[in-house]
Amino acid sequence: MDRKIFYDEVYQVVRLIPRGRVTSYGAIAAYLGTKSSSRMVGYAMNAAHTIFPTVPAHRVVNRNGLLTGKHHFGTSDEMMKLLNDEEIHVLDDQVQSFKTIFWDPAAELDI
DNA sequence: GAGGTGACTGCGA
DNA sequence: CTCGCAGCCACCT
Repeated sequence: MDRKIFYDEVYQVVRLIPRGRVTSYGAIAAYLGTKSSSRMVGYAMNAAHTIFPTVPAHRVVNRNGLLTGKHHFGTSDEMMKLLNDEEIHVLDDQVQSFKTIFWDPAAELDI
């Protein structure tokens, strides 16, 4: 059905995340109207590295700002490294000032 | 075809 | 405060 579109939507939203900002799987799911299926967002990210262009999946964390999917980047350091490169400070897999740099697509894109 | 798994979340105890 | 459980749905075995 529209499964592929859902994936594509997820990738598009993730690519729209401004540098130095992060969002959550649930926020993306809610933005796409499938807030109950936040797991699918994470699953879509699982295939993010197989598509082109690259999706900045490191800007997507769980609702607590925890890097739950860091291991899917190949190495756990990779995600932290990418985040640090964007001046996003991570301590013990926890994004610092997560609440401040949080980027809500539903609000920013105003849909 | 059926069962198990998971990069999540919200709510109840 | 922490811990457990149910709902969600695509993918893999």
